[in-house]
Amino acid sequence: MDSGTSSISWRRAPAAEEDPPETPRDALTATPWLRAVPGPVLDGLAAHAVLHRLPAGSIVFEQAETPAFAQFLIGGSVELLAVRGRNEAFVELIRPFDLLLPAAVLNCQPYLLRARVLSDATLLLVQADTFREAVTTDHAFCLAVLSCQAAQFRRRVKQVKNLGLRSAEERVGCYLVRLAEDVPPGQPVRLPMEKRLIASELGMTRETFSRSLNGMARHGIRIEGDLVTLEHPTTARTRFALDPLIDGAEEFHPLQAKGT
Amino acid sequence: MDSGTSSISWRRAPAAEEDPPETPRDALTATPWLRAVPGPVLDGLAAHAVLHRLPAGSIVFEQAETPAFAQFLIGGSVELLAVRGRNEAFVELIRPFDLLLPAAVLNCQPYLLRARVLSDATLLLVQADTFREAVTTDHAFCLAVLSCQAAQFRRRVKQVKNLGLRSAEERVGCYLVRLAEDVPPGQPVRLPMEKRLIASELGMTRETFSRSLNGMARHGIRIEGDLVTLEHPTTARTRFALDPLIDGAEEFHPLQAKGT
DNA sequence: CTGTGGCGTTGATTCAGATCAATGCCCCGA
DNA sequence: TCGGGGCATTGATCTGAATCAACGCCACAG
Repeated sequence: MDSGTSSISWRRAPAAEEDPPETPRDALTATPWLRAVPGPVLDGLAAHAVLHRLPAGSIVFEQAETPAFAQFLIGGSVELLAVRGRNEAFVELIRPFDLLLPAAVLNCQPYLLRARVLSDATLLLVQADTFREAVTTDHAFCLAVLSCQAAQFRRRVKQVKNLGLRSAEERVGCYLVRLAEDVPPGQPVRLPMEKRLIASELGMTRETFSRSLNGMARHGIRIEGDLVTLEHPTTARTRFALDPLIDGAEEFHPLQAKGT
Repeated sequence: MDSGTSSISWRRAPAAEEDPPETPRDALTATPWLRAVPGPVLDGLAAHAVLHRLPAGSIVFEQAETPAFAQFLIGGSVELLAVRGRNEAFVELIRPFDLLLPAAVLNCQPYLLRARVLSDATLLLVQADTFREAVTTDHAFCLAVLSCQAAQFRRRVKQVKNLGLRSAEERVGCYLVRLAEDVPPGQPVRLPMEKRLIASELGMTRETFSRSLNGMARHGIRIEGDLVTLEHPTTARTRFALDPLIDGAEEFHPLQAKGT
C-alpha cells in the first residue's frame, strides 16, 4: 500500500485525560444511573468503598473467584474474557459508567469471566455485603441496579445477533458506517481504538479485520491508517444497512420508585 | 446403521402431562422465585393478567414489537430467535418458570428477538404497565425480578462460553456426559428433546449433531436412537470434562427485602 | 544508536462446520 | 390404505474465517 506516504498523518491522538480523581462519594455521584438514589444511601455505600486505579493489563478479577466487591467502572475500560486453559475468548467491552458482572455479586456466585483492564481504569470497589445490603434495603437503589442489569442484558443480545446474523465483512462495514453516522459526508473519522481491539469487539482476528478494511473500498468506504471516510455514503449505507435492533445504543430507562 | 433392528424400542415417550390449567393467581403462586413476594402484590398482578395457552409453533411476540405484557412462562417451552430477513438464528431456550425478555418490558423498549412456542406453552400475560408499576411499587417484587434477570444473564454468559470455547464435538460430548451424570453407569438415558432442538441449543446444524453423535462411540458413549449409554464413564468424563462455570445449572439465589 | 517487542499488513494454507443432496423412517390425516 | 411431511442419517462439496508465517513500522528502554 501507500502507507509510506502518509505514515505521519494518522498517528493516534493520545487518550484525552478525563476528570481528575475523586472520592468514592464523587464516583457514585458521577454515575448517571444512580441519580434517583437518595444521597444517604450513596453515603452508606461510599463508607464501605474504595477507589482503585488500575493500569492497562491488570487483572481485575479472575474467572471462578467469588466476588468480594461490587465494582463500578468510573473511568477507562475493561474487557471481559472467557478463559479455558491457555486460551482466552473476548466476550465484552465495558465502559463507564457500569457495573462489572453485577449478577455474580448479587447471587454470591463465582465470576464466569476474567476481567482485565484495557485502558487505565478507575474502579469503585464497594464491599459485596454492603452492596447486597443496599439492594435489599433501598428500593430506589434496587431499581437502579435492575435497570443497569437490564441494559447489560440487551447489549449482550445485540452482540449475539451481530455475531450470529452477519458475516465478518458486514460487521466491519456496519461498524464503520455507524462510526461515521454523525459526521458530514466526506469528512474523515478516526478509529476510536487500536485495530486489534476493534477486531476483538467485532469477533474476529486482527488479520481478518485488516483484510475486511481493505475490501471496504469496494463499498464506498476509504481507509487510510486509522482514518475512515465515507466516499460514497449512499453505497456504503445501502450495502451495510444499520439495524436499530443490533446497532442501536442501549440507553438507560430509569424507573422511579414509588413509596409503598 | 442397525436402526432397523431396534426401531421400536427407542420411540420417544409422549411428554408427561403436567399439572392441570390454573388461574392467573395460581400461576404466580406456582412460580418459585416469587415466593418472597407478598400475597397482595401478586393479587394486584393477577387482577390485570390472563392465562394463555399456545400450541407449538405459535409466535409469542415478534422482534421489534413493543411489549404490551410481561410474559411469565408457566408450562411448556419457548425459543428465542434472532431474525434477519428470511433466516432465523436460535438464541435461547426458555423453560418454566421464567420471564420472557423482562429487560424489554422494564425499559419499554422493543423486543430484540422473536419468541416462538416450542412445546405447547402456558403463559401468564401481565399488563406491562401493571408489571412496571409493581416493580416500582413493591421492593420484594423488584428483588425477585432482579434475581430472575441476573440468572438469565448468567445463563447467557454460560452459553456464550460454551459456544466460543468448545468445538462442536466437545459441546455434544459435554451435553451427553451431563445428561448421564446422575444415572448409574451402564444405564441408558433418553434424550430429552428432538435431536434437531438439541442441535439448536448446542449451536450447530442437525447434520453436524448427527455426525458428532456417531463419533461419540470413540469416546466411550454409545448412542442408539435417542438412548445414550456411558459405556466407559471414565473415558467419557475425562475426554469431556464438565466445567461448573459452563455446565453448572443456574440456581436462583433469592434476596430478602428488608424494611426501609 | 541499537535492540526488543507490540502492532498492522499481506500471503499461503488449513479446517471446522455449513450447505446441498439423496434416502429411509415414522406419524398422521384423508 | 395411501400419500405427504417432518425428522434423522449419510455422503459430497464448499467456504468463511482461523491459523501459520514473514515482514515493515514504530515506540521505548538501555
